[in-house]
Amino acid sequence: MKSNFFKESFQKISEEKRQRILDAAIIEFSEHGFDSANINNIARKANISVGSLYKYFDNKEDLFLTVVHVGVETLKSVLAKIMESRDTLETRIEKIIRAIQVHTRSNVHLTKLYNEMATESRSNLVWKIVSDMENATAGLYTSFVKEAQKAGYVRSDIDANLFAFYLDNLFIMLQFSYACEYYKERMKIFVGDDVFNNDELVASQLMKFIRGAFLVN
Amino acid sequence: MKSNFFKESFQKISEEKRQRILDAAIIEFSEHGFDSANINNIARKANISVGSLYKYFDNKEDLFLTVVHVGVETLKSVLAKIMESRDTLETRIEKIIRAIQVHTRSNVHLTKLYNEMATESRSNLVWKIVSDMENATAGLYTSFVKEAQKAGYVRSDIDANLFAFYLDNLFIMLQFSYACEYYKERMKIFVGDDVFNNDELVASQLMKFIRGAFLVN
Amino acid sequence: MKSNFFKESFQKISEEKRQRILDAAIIEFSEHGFDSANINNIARKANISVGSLYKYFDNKEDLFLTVVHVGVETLKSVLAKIMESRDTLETRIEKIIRAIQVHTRSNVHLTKLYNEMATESRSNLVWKIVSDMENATAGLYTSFVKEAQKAGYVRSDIDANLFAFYLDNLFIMLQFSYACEYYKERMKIFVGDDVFNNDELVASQLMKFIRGAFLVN
Amino acid sequence: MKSNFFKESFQKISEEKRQRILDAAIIEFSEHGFDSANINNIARKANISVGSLYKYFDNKEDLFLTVVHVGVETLKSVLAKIMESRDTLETRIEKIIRAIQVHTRSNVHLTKLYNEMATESRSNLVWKIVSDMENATAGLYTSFVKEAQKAGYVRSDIDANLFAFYLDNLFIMLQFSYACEYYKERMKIFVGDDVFNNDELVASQLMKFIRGAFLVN
DNA sequence: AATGAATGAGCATTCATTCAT
DNA sequence: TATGAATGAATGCTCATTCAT
Repeated sequence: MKSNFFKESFQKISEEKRQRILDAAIIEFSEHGFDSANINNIARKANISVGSLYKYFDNKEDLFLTVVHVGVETLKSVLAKIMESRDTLETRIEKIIRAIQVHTRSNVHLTKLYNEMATESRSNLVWKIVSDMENATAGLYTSFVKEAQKAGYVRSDIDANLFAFYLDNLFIMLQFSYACEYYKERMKIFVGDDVFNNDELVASQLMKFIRGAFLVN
Repeated sequence: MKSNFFKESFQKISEEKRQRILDAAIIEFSEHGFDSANINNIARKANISVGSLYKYFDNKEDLFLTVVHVGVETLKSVLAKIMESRDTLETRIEKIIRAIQVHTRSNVHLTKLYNEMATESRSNLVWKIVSDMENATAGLYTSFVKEAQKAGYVRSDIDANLFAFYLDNLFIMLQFSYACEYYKERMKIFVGDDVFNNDELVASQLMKFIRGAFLVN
Repeated sequence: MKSNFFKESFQKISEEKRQRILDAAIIEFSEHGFDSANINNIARKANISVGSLYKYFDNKEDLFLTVVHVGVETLKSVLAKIMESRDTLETRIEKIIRAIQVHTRSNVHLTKLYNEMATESRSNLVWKIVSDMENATAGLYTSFVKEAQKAGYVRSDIDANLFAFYLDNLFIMLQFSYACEYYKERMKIFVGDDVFNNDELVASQLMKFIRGAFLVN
Repeated sequence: MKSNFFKESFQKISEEKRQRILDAAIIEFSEHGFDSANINNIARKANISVGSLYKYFDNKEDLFLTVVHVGVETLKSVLAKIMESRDTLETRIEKIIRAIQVHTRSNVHLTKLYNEMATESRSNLVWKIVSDMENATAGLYTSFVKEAQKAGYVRSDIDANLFAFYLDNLFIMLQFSYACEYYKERMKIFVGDDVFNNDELVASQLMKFIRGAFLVN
C-alpha cells in the first residue's frame, strides 16, 4: 500500500514550513471534518499559497491522508515510549492513563482528528493508514494481558483479546473526554464541573476500575 | 427550551411519510455529518420535493435538530424500558449489554448519528437537546451504583460518579463497535473477524470485566 | 386591446372579496415591485387560497395588470371630478394641488404603485393600460392651457403642450413626495422635517410658482 | 459611515475590467431592481466568473451599494462642474437643463438606477449613500435662490426652500423623461412623438416656465 | 367552486482546483 | 518554484404554478 500521500516536493521544503502546513491542516480538519475543511483557509493559516499546497499534494484527500498518517505516527510513538520499559501490566496501565491526561491536553487536535476520522466513512484509505496503529495497539495490549495471565497476575478465566479491547475502549473514551467538546460536557455531567482540575482522582479511580476487572482476587 | 424544531405541517402528514423523511434524514446526516449532508438528497430519498421539505422545516438546522431529537427520544425509551424493572445492578447491566447488541444492529444510523453529533459541537442547540439524555443516563447509572453500594453488593471504596462514567464509556464504545465502520474494523482487529457472530462471548466477557471492576471480592 | 386581465370568475365573486384581493395585491405590488411580490402572500392577506387566486387570474402578470388597471381608473375618476366643474385654470390647479395632498395620503399605495410601475420595463402591456390615463391627463391639461391662453389669462408666447407637461411633472413629484419613502426624505431635506405638517405652505408656494410661470404679468 | 462597499481586490484589477463590472451591474440593477437583478447575469455580461465577483464584493448588496455610490459620485461631479462657474442663477439653470439633456442620454442607466432606487427604501443604507447627494443639491439650489433674492433678481415673496424644491422636481422629471421608458412615452403623449428631436424647444420652454416662476416681473 | 399541499426550476453563495505570471 | 486570481459546479432555499381532494 502507498503510505505517502504527498508529492516529492513536500519533502524538499524546510522542516519548519512542512510543520506549519501540517499544523494548519490538522487544526482545520479536526475542527471541521474532511468535507467542511477549507483548503484555502489551511493555506492562509500556513502562510503559503494555495498554489503551493497543490504543488505538495494532489488534492484535498491526499492532504487529509498525510495529516492522518502523521497523527497516527505521533500517537504510535507516544505509546511505544511507554511500552518499551519493562514494567508490570499494572504500572504500564497507570503510565498510559497519566500519559493520556498529559498528552491529550497538549495535542487536543490530534484526538479530535481521531474522533473525526472515525466518523467519516472516508474511503477505505483512512482505514489502511490507521489499521496498522490499531493493530500495533491491539497486539501490544493483548500480549501484555496474556503475559500477565501466564505470570499469574491476571485472572486466567478471561478472554485476553476482549479484555484488551475493553481496556483500550476505556482509554479512547478517556482521550475523547479530555479533548472533544461534546465528551467534555458529558464528563462534567457525570462527575461534576470540577473534573478537569482533578486528574489524580480520575486516574486513580480508573486504575481501581481496571485493576478490579483484571486482577486475581 | 423549544423542543420542537419542525413546523406544524410536519405533524399533519401521514405517519408513513413522516417516517420516510426522518429515515432519509437520519441516514444522510449520520453518513455525512451536518455540513456535508445534502438537503436535496434527503428530499429525493424521502420521495418528496425540496419545496415540501421546506414546508415542514424552516431550514437545514431544524431538520437536523428534529432528527437528533427523535433519535435521543428513541434511545431514552430503550434505556427506560430496561431500567424500569426491579433488577439487581448486575442483571440490569447484563440487560443493557444485550440491548445494545440487539438495538444497535437494527438502528445503526442512530448510533452513527450520535457519533457524528459528538464530533463537533454543532451550535449549542444540539447540546441542549442531548444533554438531558446524558443527564438522565448519568443520574440513573450513578444512583444505581450508589444503591448497590449501600446494599453491600458493590465495593464501598469507589467513586460512584466515576465508576458510572467508566461504565457508560464501555457501553458507548460497544455501541460504536457495532455500528460505525471504523470501530467495527477496530474490533475485528482486537478480537478477530468472527466477533460479530459471537455476541454471547462479547457480552459474557464484558460482564466479567465489569463485575470484577465493581463487585466486592 | 384587451382591457380585462382577469377571468370571468373574478366578476362573479362578492364585491367585498374582490376588494380584499385588490387591496392585498396593490399593497404587495406597491411595496415590493412586480418581481419580488409574493403571490402566496397576497392570497394569505386576502384570506383566500392560492388556488382561488389562480381561478380568478391566469398568472401573476394578469393580477398585476388588473391591479394597475383599477388603480388607473381610480386616479382618472379623481381627476375627472375636479375637472368637471367650470372653474378658471388657476382655481382648477389649486384644487388639484389640494386633492393631491388629501388623496395621496389616503391612497399611498396607489401612488407607490404608479412609481413602481413607471420603473419596471414590465412588458409594454402596462403601458397599454396606463397610456389612456396619461392621454386623458395630457389632453385635459393642454386644452385648459390653450383655453386660458385664448381668454388672455395665460401668456401667449408659450408652448401649451410643454407647459402642460411641466405642470403635470410638478404634480407627479408632489404625489411621490407625499407617498414614497425616498421622496419624502428628499422633501424633508429641501424644506425641513416639518413639511408634512405644513400643507398650506406647500400648496400656496406651489401655486405661486405655477402662477408665475403661466400668467401674463 | 463606511463609504466603500467593495473588497480591496476590486481596486487591484484593471480599470477596464472594473468598468466592465460596474457597467454590467448598473445595467442589470437599473433594469430589474435589486431583488430581481441576477448576479450570475452580471458576471456573465461582465465576462468574469461569479467566483470572481464574490472576490470583489462580499455579497449582492455590497455590489449594489458600490454601483449606487459610483452613480451618485458621477452625478455629483456633473452638477459640481456646472455650479463652480460664477454665472447668474438664470445661466446656471439653463446650463443644468442642457446638461441634463446631454448627460442623461449618455448615461441612461444611471438615471434608471436612480428611479429604481427611489422606488423602495432598499435598507436605509441606500439612503445613507444618496442623502448626501440630495443634501448637496438641496443646499446648492436653495442658496443660489436666496442669493438671487438678495440681489433683487428673484421675487422676495417666495419660500426659497420650496422654490428650490420645485425647481429640482422639474429637473428630476426631465431626467426621467429622457431615460425611463415609461416617462419617455408619457412625454411623447404630452408633446408629440418628435420631442426627442427637439431639445432646443424643450429647453427654451422650460427656461421660460422657470423664469416666469422666479423672476421679478 | 375552493383549498392548500406539492412541485421543481431558479438564484445567491462557496470552495476545490487550475494556470498565467 | 511560488503565487493567488480566476473558475464554475454544487447546494440551501424561495416561490409561481398545479392538481388532487
